[in-house]
Formats: sequence, structure tokens, C-alpha cells
Amino acid sequence: MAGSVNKVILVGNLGKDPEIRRTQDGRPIANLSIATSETWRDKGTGERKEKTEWHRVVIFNEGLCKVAEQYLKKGAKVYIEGALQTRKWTDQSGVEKYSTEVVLQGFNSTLTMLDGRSGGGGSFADDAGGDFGSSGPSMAPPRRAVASAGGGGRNNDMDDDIPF
Amino acid sequence: MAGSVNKVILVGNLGKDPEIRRTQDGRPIANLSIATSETWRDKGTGERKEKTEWHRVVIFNEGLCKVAEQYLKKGAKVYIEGALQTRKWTDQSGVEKYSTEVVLQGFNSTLTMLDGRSGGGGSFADDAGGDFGSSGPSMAPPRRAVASAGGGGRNNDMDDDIPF
Amino acid sequence: MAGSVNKVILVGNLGKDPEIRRTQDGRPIANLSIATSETWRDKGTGERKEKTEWHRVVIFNEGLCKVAEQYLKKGAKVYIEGALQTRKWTDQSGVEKYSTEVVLQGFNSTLTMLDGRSGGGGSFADDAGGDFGSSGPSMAPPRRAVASAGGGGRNNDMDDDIPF
Amino acid sequence: MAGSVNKVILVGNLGKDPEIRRTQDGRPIANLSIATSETWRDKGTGERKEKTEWHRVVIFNEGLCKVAEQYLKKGAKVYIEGALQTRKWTDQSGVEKYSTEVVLQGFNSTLTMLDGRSGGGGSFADDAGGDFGSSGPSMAPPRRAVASAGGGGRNNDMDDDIPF
DNA sequence: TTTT
DNA sequence: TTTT
Repeated sequence: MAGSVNKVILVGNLGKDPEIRRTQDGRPIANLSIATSETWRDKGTGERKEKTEWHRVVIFNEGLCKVAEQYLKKGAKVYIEGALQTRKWTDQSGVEKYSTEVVLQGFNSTLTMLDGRSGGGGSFADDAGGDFGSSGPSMAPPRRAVASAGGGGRNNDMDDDIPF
Repeated sequence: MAGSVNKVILVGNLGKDPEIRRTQDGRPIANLSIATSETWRDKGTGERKEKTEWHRVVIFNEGLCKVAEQYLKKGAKVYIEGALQTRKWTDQSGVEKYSTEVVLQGFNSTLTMLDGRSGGGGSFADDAGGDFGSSGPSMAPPRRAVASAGGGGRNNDMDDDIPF
Repeated sequence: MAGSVNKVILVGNLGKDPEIRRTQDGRPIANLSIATSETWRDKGTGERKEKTEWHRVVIFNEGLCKVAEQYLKKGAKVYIEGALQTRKWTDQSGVEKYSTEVVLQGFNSTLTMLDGRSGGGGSFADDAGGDFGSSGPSMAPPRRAVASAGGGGRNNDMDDDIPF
Repeated sequence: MAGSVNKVILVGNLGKDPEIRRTQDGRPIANLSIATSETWRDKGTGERKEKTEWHRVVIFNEGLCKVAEQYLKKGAKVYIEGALQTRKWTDQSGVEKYSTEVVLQGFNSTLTMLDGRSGGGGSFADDAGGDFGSSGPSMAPPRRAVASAGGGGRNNDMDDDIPF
């Protein structure tokens, strides 16, 4: 199909520590359980209500898995950007089940810590060991590198003066 | 929870006509089945691959339900903005199942037709019978009304010339 | 034009306290200055680089203006969702200028505090004094009320069991 | 800054053909002029109103530039995802000006054609010559390659049947 | 002018 | 299981 978009944006808190496992060929996969919640006041009774939604987030990218493993803990607030994916599986009693997950994989996936503890954090895009510096043998987490790409050929004399 | 976001953005095509049903008290609910797909070239073989993902979209807002009923058909391309919601239900054989849906309900829900046939289309926000004109006995679909709100107190002399 | 979307999503910190002013007819307008920044490692030198972008955010909605006034301070981290708008104006020397702002107005605008101090906060949608509770003489900030809209007619027996 | 997000999502139509230029070292830069518009009904008079917003979009990524050059024409409808950037420049009379643009550069940039003519289309992410196949001397446009990354270690037996 |  |  030409021209489709499948994007999920969540800001929420981890309900527990990330779970990291490995595939047979050694690639890491991280699972996050992220809570979002809505609060509102009941129109009739006026009482305050809250509803929590839990999201299963699966990270296939190696760099983002490391970020999750090293920096994220139960309770951490994160911004994530991924895609919806529904997986079919069969439970032990042979019943077919579907599980819908938010998948961070390939491009246009992002994981950003929003509580800036530990000095480590920052914003990470899923660069799949891509073009920008952070690859190689170093274990340094990949850095989002928007400003460097295509930097040549542009008058980037952005001093941070405010135009307003 | 202070500060959470639960947002899904899809651009895709309807796999079938919208299904409209009504609650006991007469409120409409529309179900859409939307396909998104990814294409890529296999790194090993070089062949073109495609994977389609199907999304279950549920519209609770009355105005958007009417839009869906009147304007959307199988094959239509739409932009939708909603929230993830996982629902638990029990099938006829007593097995507990979970279903994750993209819910359009309340604020911050949008349904926009992207193939501008039928003159009807346009962009619709889920205004829940809100502040902007489209309420009342009229069956007219709600219109997104960004520019009118707060129009006072602002120099809105934007002529539609391209400023660059 | 049928079918367009104009959306900006920012997560950043306020560079200074919100500035609130009023129109002649008494409507509040809040201006926020929000910083986002990118960090990356230079491919050549390996040194850490950072580039900050400043965004002018204008809030026309009365409820969100109150939230900004009461809860936001210099340094606060926020999630905002608005639309791009370029305004033409003439400076004192008669030169035509353009200013591009992120406008929170009408539907599909959101302001959410991400550092949960003061117990006040929460997530606020721009409901324009709409359908959900928060209107009236009360000064209570508007609450995002997704779950209440259309609540009738749905089996919302979501207990927060995790389906995974 | 740890934890910031700078994202613009537009769905709109090109006001004119893309303009492609090259930097001194030969890198292409594409400029798009994209219109979005809002329609609403005036609360007082009831008449239909429309306001068009024009967005300057700058593409630094070589792959996306080629896509723009080869597939996009005046009138084309596109989905784009980029970041806000304000640039300072001096006009011929020495006046300092600011220009805010939507920049597609590096990760998390997307350009997707929404009117599927010419068979070419599809969805493209800005992969900066990244991990997925499309690099090399071939002029083939980069393909978004979500499903292939991390494919090992996962039961991806998704048949494209609609599961609901 | 923020933040790390 | 989070957070307020």
C-alpha cells in the first residue's frame, strides 16, 4: 500500500524494571510495561475518576535495548515512539490468542527518558547502528544526531538568540 | 498520574465498510478496520517484501460516527488520531480474551478523509458536541474549528499567499 | 482542502515563566518559550555537541491559560500538542516580518506537565469549556476526560489486570 | 537536555513543484511548500470559513530528496514528519530575518506520498544510508524497513487476514 | 531563557 | 506493575 503511517506515541511510567532477553543469535529484546492514565471528574457525581491503561512495549533495536537496560527502572517516566503490531500466538491449551504491542524497531522509533536522573539519559533514536558516530565497538549509547546530518551545505549559524 | 500521553496516529485504508451499531440508549458506535503496511527490500535476497498490519478502530463520538457512516467506504484512505485501549472480554466458550483497539472518544481524537471524493470530506475533530457551531439538531458533521476559537485579540491577517 | 493535518508535538523546558496577557474583551493569552535540544557526537572529532531550539508557544484557550498561569514556571518540563501558524506583522520601522508559532487553540491541543510537582498538575486537553465537568464558575483546571465521553453504551469493565 | 522532543506532523498538498538545489559539495537539498487548511462554520453567521497555512519544508537527506525530485509534483498530497527549526538570515538590505522551517534530516524524519499514483510511491523514512539495504550505488529510493530489523527471534507468522 |  |  502506498502511503501508510503506523505510529504510537506514549508518555508514561514503567510499571516494573525492563525485562531483557536474547534471541538464539544473540540479539537483545527488551520488554517494557508502561502505564498511562486519564483522570476526569464525573459529570454526575462530581467525583474524581482515574483509569490506567497498560501498554506492552517491545524493543528490538540493540542500541535502545542497552539504553533500557542501563538507564530505565520501575517508575521511570519515558517518551516512546513506535508502531502498533498484533501478534498471534497459541497458549499451552492450544487456544489462539492475539497480543498487540508497541514495537520499537528500525526507523522512526524513539525512546527518551523524561526524568533526568543519573546524568546518563538523553534522547535516543533507534539508529540501528547507523550513520552517526555512536556505532563501533564502544558501548556508548547511541545519540540522536539530527543536527549533524546534512550539516554541510547549510548556513547553520544558529546562535541561540530568540527571535521573539 | 500527572503527565501521561496515549496517542495513536494511523494513515491507512479501510479493509471494509464501517460497521455501525447502537448502544441500548441509542448512542452510535462505529468500528473501522484499517490497514497499514510497510515495504522494504530484503537485505539478503534483495527482494521486495511487504507486511500489512490491521488495526481495529472504535469510534464512540456521535459526530465522528456520522462522518464514518456517511463518507467512509471500503478502500477509503483516512488519517485517524486516537488512543490505545485494551479490553478484556469472554468468548462463547468462556475463554478470557484481550482486544486492543484504537479508540476515538473525547478530545484529541481526529478522523480525516484523505481521498477527497464526494465533496463531503474534510477534517473532523471529535468535539463531543462542543463549543463550535456544529452542534444542535442539525445533522451536519462537526467541523474542526481551530481558527475561530480565540480569534479575538489577534491579528489574523494571513492572506493565503505563500510567504516563501 | 479536504484532509489536512497540522500538528506539533514538543517535549521541552520553559526558558522563563509563562507570560499572560489579556485581549480587549478579556480573553487570556499565554506565551511560553520552550527549549528542545539535540545532542550528538561529532563524527570527526568525537566531541559532544548540543543544539538548542527555542519554540514560541501561544495558548488561546482559557482553561489552558489558567493551567499555564497557575502551574508552570521557568524550568518546568511540558508536553504540548498544537498547530503551526505563521503570522505576518510590521515592526516599528515598517519592515514586514513573519513569526511562526505553535498555537494551542481549539481541539487537538494539549498541555501536560511532566514534572509532577505541586500535586496540582495532570494532563489537560483544550476543551474550550466543553462537555466535561470542568466548566462553570469553578476555577478548577479542566481535566482531560477521555474515559467519560461515550462511557454509556460500553462494557468498560477494565480492571487493571495486565494481559501480558 | 535530557528528554526533549521536537516533532512536526503535516498532511497537506504541495503548492508548487519541489525545488531542488545542491550544496557546494554536491549534497541535494529539497524545499517543499505544503499547505494545510482548516475549515469551520462561523458561530455567529453560520457561514463556512477556511484558513490555509503554508509550511516551508526543507529536506536534507539525500534519499528523501530523490524521492521528492522524482515523485512529488505540485498538488501532491504528502505526510511528512520532521522537526521545527528557526534560522536567522540577513536579507539584501541588511535586515535580520528569521525563518522557521520543518526540517527532514537524520532520524525520525518521514516523507510519505498519500496519492498513490505512478506506482512509485510508498513510505520512506530518512535512513541516511543506514542499515537497510537501500544504500550503495543504486539510485533506488530508501525503503522503510521496520519489519526486517530484528526479525530474528520473533514469531512473525502474521498472515494478512483481518483478525476481527 | 531551559535542561543534561 | 507506574504515577498523582
